[in-house]
Amino acid sequence: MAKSVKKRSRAAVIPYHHGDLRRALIDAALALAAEGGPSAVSVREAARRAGVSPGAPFRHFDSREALMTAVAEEAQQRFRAEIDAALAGTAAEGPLRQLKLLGMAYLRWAMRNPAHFEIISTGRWFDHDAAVAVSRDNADAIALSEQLLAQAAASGQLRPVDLKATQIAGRALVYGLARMNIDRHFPRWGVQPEQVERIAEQALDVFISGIAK
Amino acid sequence: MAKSVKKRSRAAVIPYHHGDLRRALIDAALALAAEGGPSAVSVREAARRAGVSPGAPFRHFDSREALMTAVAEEAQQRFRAEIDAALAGTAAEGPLRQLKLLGMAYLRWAMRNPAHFEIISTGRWFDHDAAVAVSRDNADAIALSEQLLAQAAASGQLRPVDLKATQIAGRALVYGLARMNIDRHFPRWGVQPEQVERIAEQALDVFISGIAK
DNA sequence: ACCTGAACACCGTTCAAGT
DNA sequence: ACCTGAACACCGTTCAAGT
Repeated sequence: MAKSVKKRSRAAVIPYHHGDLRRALIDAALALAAEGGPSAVSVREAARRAGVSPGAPFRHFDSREALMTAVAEEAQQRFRAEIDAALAGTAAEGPLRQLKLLGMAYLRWAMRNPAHFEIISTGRWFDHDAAVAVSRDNADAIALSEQLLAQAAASGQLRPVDLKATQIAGRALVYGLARMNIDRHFPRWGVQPEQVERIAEQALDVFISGIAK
Repeated sequence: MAKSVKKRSRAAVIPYHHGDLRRALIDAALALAAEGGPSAVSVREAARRAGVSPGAPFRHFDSREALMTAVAEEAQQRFRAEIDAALAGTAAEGPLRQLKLLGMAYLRWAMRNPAHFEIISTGRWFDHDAAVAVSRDNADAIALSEQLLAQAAASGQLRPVDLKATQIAGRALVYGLARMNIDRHFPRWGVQPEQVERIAEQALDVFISGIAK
């Protein structure tokens, strides 16, 4: 056996250099978050799962916050992919229908990935200024909802509403629904886990019908 | 000098028994939360501020979670007092007006006490089952919004909407606005701190106008 | 270049001993 | 009864030393 390798259970060979420790730490952190929420992510436990010593992660991330920032970037990429896929080729269906599809894709991913959604939404968990992709996607989403609302208004599909307040209200609605799920409010409202996505969609319908002419 | 007292700065006399350590710890925890958010609350720092040793709090609270539960009960009491005051004597103004007053009182307190609001809303910060007053107030608030909505429907003030979905949408809207504030979303939406309460009220108006006939 | 392992300053929590 | 102070098992982070 070469000097530079160690034995492990089931004879797996672990070289001194991990190979892609950065990637392994991000994956471990994503798994820890999914299992116990964002606060369950610890640098030491991620290191343990990657099979390295407690100090090793700091060669790749300056701090726990830097690891969380990388996790947020990864989660944001998955979130955006789902939303882009849901909107692809729907331009002809009209702005109000697209707003509903946007809201539904947002809610669907948030409901199925609560811990990852919490990380990218909360801002306390990572350094927002360092997470360029998260900020960019956020700005894109804001611009998109603004355009769709403006299109709906221009084509006479809306009741007379304040567009800015309507845009904020729409975002507050979907973010509130996603947060109620994360913060375990739905049982108190008599909504069972398997009904959450359906009731959220109905709530979105109530809102869109309310602003539509 | 008596044996049972110690000297401190400015000659304050600190007896061996604190007097009301439980109260002092809750106040310290509320202050820590207000300064740095719920995660900034530590048992050791609360003990330090109360002038006692690290182990002393555990005579009054079984765990950090038990301290947070007491903090949540205190915050909930203040929150409820503000809402009750806002609704006192408004029955004659009609259910939709009362819903708006309820929403505005909720938002006003949440916006001005973000960390305390976060503690009572998040559920991860304390033991919900042990916080009887929080659960009771929550159930009361849910029942109240349900009654007001039912009254509005019965007196023909609503467009044909699904009452349950409307109730959830209304709560998601106000909770989402409160959360956007806590999670620092408003700057991204071009809303400055001093505009937050006004835009939140406008968003509430958009929603209520949308469900009203 | 990358990782180990010991160290340090925190934190929650326990417990014998003091008042 | 209530509090101290030392202890233990964690965690984030650093750094000399190893490969």
